[in-house]
Amino acid sequence: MNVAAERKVRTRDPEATRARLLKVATAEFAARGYDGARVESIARKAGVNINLVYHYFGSKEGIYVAALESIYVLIRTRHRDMVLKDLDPVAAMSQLVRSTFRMFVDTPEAIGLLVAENVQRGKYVRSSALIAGLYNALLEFIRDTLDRGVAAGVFRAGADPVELFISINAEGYFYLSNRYTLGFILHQDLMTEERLKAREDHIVSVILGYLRP
Amino acid sequence: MNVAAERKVRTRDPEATRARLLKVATAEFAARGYDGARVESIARKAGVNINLVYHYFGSKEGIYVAALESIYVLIRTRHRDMVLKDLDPVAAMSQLVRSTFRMFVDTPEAIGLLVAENVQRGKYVRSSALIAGLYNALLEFIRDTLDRGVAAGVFRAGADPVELFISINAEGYFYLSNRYTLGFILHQDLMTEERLKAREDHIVSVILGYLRP
DNA sequence: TAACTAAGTAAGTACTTAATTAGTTACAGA
DNA sequence: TCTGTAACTAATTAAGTACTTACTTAGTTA
Repeated sequence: MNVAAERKVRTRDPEATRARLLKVATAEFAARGYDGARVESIARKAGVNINLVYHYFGSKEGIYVAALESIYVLIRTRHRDMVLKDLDPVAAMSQLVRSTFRMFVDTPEAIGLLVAENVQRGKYVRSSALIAGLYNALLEFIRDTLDRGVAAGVFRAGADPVELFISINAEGYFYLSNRYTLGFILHQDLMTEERLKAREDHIVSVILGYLRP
Repeated sequence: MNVAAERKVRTRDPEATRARLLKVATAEFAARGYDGARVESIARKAGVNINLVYHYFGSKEGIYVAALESIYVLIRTRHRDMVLKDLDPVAAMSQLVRSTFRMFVDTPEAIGLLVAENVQRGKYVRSSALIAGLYNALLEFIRDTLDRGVAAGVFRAGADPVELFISINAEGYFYLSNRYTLGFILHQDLMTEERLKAREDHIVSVILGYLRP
């Protein structure tokens, strides 16, 4: 019996086809939103017949929810990769802020899908038990780091961990999600590497500046 | 000659019809995005025939651009109403932060249209010379306030006014634009008046905390 | 190797939606 | 009180668009 890895080149490869559809769909929904996305366009870009979208995912809604879940998992996995527990509170917070910003920069589909899902008023995210619990560990980490920092006398007392979590995300998300209108009214290109570096440093200054005792 | 206010009840009132269409369209585009919005739905909600959309605005694009411009003007007008020049730097900055947040809360169409336009990659905003210059005065005000605060010894030196402008908007915008997904992963309703008040106070703390010398 | 299942395709169907056409009606100005 | 024109409507059109149907082909297994 051959296992998958030992198989010869196959003219059919359901796992690869499904994965390709999901990847293309993620980009399509992120770039155009739910209503702007075209099922036919997803199939064409994945190089398969439109019916395979229905074969693997059931409906436009089905493949959209699959894309949304996969991007949430990807986002959270990137954070879990970091080992911040060992760092001192200031360094840990600083690294969390930087990695949050860089995650948004390096994964543009993340912002696109979050935008799309909020335009849909959270209609689909609500049905995902997986996503519901995804941020509990991160919030716990922020709470712990705040406590350690207060105990060490390097952070102000009374900062709310949930508000802080929102702020850390907000500072980078808004800059990137609104780069077109913002770039236009500010008369500058926000996406050069120098500009992104400056924003990253600014966000660290804001969060750590706020947290000073 | 009668002015509008003195006119008898009219069966036809082009200005009112146009204004009603624009208002309904603003809500529709804000709620559903460009692709999600339906021209027929705009006409129906305004209580007129669909052709009047084309009569007054030429196309779906036409009424969308009109809605976008009108919301930008509305946003900026609200800020201009405030007289902040006379306040001390800390009070002026604090008021700017609060009024920015409250403007987003009180004008939900603003966030909806900004989201929509960024999903469109700024395709339509770029053609508006009106919008291009709309923020210059506000940026100048932030620059002046920062300078006054540094001179008075109440603000840190070196804060960038453009970065600060982005942060002031980001902190409230993200909270509101992502309220559905954020509310879901944080297991709380973000839109109660108490919760909004807490967020407003937090944002003031972050911005003024960051600006401390 | 025949029977069976899953992967895949071509060509639709039913419906939606932006936009147009061909008119009718109210009203301002003469 | 005409009359030209802008305001307004009903009916229609052309181009999508999600989804389905009917079928073929590759790969698996009793």
